[in-house]
Amino acid sequence: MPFEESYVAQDENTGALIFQLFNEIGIISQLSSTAFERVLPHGLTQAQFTVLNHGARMGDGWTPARLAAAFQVTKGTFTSTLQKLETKGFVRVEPDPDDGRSKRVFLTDAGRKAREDALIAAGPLFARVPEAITPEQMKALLPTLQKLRAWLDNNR
Amino acid sequence: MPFEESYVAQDENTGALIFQLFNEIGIISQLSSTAFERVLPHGLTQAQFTVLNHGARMGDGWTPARLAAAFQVTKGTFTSTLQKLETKGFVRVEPDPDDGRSKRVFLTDAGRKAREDALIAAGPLFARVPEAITPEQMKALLPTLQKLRAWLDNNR
DNA sequence: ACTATATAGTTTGATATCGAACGAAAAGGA
DNA sequence: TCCTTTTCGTTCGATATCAAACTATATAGT
Repeated sequence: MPFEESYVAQDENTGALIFQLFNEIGIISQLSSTAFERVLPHGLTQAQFTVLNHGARMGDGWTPARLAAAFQVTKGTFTSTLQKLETKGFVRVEPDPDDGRSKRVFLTDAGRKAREDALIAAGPLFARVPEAITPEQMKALLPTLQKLRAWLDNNR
Repeated sequence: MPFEESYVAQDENTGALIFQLFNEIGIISQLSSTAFERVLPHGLTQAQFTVLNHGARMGDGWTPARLAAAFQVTKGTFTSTLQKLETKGFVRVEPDPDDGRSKRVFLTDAGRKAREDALIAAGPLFARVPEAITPEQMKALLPTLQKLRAWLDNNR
């Protein structure tokens, strides 16, 4: 062999592996969000639920801009999501007293209740997931997925 | 502790784990397909590329119905995707001689070339993925993801 | 203090997708 | 053979999302 090939851009095999990996992830994403959305009450979409869930878990009063970034959607998309939630009476959006450009998003009591209803409705679905993979496998998966997510997020 | 709690429907913790898992997967799916679509040539969408790639790897002559099922999209969605590809001259769609309801999808030479162009264009992106996770980690991830995917697919 | 640049949120137009309804063709049952 | 049910592909209306343009406000540089 005339010269070192260690610096070849990529293993033929690795390319296929990457492909397969993102393909599986894409399909799981699609199937799981469809299944989840199907059981959600109050006509909630997954995007809307995510806002309620974030507010309940991380506290409310965040700006739309920060939330849009956290959920990986454009500001325009989030404006729309927020308007839907406001129409349903699940969030309240107030001007930020400290910054004339910003607003602040708060959950209403109805919003908190809607989130709880959603969790209850999703119970039977969630209860069945361990048929597919064990909690141990989930725990094993997470760190690698998080690293991949973080890298994609930093490099977009 | 008054009585055995082993039969509680689900560990409090497991619910959170499931949530986190699908959340990571959803975000990875979104970020990766956005990144991939950005580099695709010929105005190809990811959906369109997937059709070309399937044809090149698995052979062509499949019916739209089977392809739609394989890609997890509705028949209506796939009709649209196919029309885009036909307009670009990347596929040819012919009536099935054996079944009057069906059609058959074939790649054109231009379609095969477009797929190769896409692979070349995606090279630099793919080459960087190992910065995030090693091929070994990818191989470790795949079986579990495949099992999860298969279960979701069978239970929708 | 002025100007230029950056950021927040909205609006608009385009697009990918879905679910449901449809007509045509095939398969199955009586 | 006739009737019913399934399958195939298309169409239609609705929706979630994006990118880009826009206004208003804030920040930074000179």
